[in-house]
Amino acid sequence: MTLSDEELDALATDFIRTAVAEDTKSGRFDRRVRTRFPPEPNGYLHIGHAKALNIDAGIARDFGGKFNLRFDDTNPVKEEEEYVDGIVNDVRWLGWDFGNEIFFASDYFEQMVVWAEQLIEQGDAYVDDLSPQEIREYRGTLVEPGENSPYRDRSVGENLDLFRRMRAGEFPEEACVLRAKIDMASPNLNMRDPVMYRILHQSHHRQGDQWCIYPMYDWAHGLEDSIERVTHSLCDLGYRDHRPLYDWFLDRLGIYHPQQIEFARLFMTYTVLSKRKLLQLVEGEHVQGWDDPRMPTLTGMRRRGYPPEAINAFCDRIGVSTANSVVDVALLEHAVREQLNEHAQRVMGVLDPVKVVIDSYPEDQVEWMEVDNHPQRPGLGKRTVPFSREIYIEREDFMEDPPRKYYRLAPGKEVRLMNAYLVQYKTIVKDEEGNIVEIHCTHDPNSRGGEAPDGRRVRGTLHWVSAAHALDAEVRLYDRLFIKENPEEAAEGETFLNNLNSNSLEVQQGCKLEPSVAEAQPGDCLQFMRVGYFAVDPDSTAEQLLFNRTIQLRDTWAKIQSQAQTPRKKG
RNA sequence: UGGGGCGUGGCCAAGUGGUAAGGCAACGGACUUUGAAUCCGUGUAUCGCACGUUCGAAUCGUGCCGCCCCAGCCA
Repeated sequence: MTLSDEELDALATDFIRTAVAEDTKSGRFDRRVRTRFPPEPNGYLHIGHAKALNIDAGIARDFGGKFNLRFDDTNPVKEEEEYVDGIVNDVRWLGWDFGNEIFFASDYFEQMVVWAEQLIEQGDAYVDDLSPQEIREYRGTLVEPGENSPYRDRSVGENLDLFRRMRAGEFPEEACVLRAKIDMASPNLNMRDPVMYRILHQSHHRQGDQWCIYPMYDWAHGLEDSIERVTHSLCDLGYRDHRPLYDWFLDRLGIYHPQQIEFARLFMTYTVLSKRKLLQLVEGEHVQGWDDPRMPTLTGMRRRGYPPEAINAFCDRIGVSTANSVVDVALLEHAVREQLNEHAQRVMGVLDPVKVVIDSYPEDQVEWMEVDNHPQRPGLGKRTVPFSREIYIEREDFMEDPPRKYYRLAPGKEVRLMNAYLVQYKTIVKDEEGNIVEIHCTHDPNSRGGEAPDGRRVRGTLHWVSAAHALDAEVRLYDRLFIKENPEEAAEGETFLNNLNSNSLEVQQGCKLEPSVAEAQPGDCLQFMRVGYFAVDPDSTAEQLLFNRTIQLRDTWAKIQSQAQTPRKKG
């Protein structure tokens, strides 16, 4: 697929795409586009990675190019197979096409050594015997230049011999390293003779014990990109200062040279996105694992019920720039609601049930009401829902002494039971503690389906579930994990862990769901009308239904009420 | 005090010399068998600040201020 210059111009929607379009038009890379996503398999992917993926893979897709999924597995001490599988799974879930070929940096180790020897022969690299501590001291500081290592001027022959012996396993860890010979006085610390290889007597998750020297990121990354003929190597702003080094290695080697371009990482309100902190949440058991629905990990969001389309739509909307910014989590939630509103089937479920007895309704009668699966999308079909004399409604849908503008059930009021009947309040029954046990109503038999026979206006419409047919379920209600917009903002001596929301998980037992819900499969996300979206948990069974609240519906009534309690200040 | 990057309404973000897109949020209203969705409407944005160049600057120049990143044998 070859794009015309006009088509390329149309794709130049942000600074990276503009650069890619220009390079393609100029023929710099033979009008070819190839990107890559290079995670290190040392943790699970999170929403920030979804942004990177959206840029990397999205550009390849839009420019008719190719996209490589490549594991940057150059550090055996931190990496595990478990993470490889998890990451592949997440990338697939988001829907990105990586051609079903998975690349591994470790597959290039042999070629990297050949190139390292080339650099040694050119006098561009040397084996340094300084200890880690000494290397740090020789490096200088931000404002002082570094000093040359006393081993910097070894002969090519000696360097080659030493490097080969490093590889052969003759030295213990930390005995020596291979370094690039650049400039110890460079104002860019990355250029002060960076380490290329360190000795690690560790077995690698894919290479086993074949290696005892492992390449450092700066040395390895450009080579990986070069081998894969990547055209544009996109990474986060943190690597901006590394680009001169990326270019230096490729130039010295005289090999195919991709273009590195950096963009800002994603930050979001009420969430933390650093691997270290996410790991702390898991290991400190502040959440129940990487896939806890409160986690910003892709596996967590999947369990929560967030559709992958929503995550990608979110990434499309936040844009790409080089400014550090904090995106409002409400934007993500908006994308989730938008997707779910369009696609989620509607059902009725009562989270906090209170029984309603319709005195006027025949005792043993059951009517199966025909109901739309999605009122705005008739194409999604219909189902039947049983109605009977005793039903459950939401406890908060009845008030003995309601405030103004409350148009749910209350003394003297008539409401509509969605798709069933109009009912009128009669009386209530309380237990000794004063809790409402039953609400008694009468129905208008001429209102079957919920239509008022005389056209009278009935404002309130409630969801309900027939008591005799109700399915019991446990529903987990999730709220944001942190109470502060910026979780890092902690008092003296405190950390982000002090900003954890102690009410981020509320388990609700004894919820009552309409029987059709039994057919839902793990992962399915349904709208419980008037309440929110709920996803079937992977642990859910026919005996114990388990739902995770994905997200609430917008709740204008709740907003009105909270405003009534705390009036907004007027200036 | 070194180097790199960034500063456009509450939050993102277009715009690259011709007189400030769009989305989210917020706030009104219409409609409504989801107080949802949908629809309509609402913002005097000192374009970080100050000088300067120009007929004209968010866009160019100079100076200043603020924020972020870099001193791993991590990526």
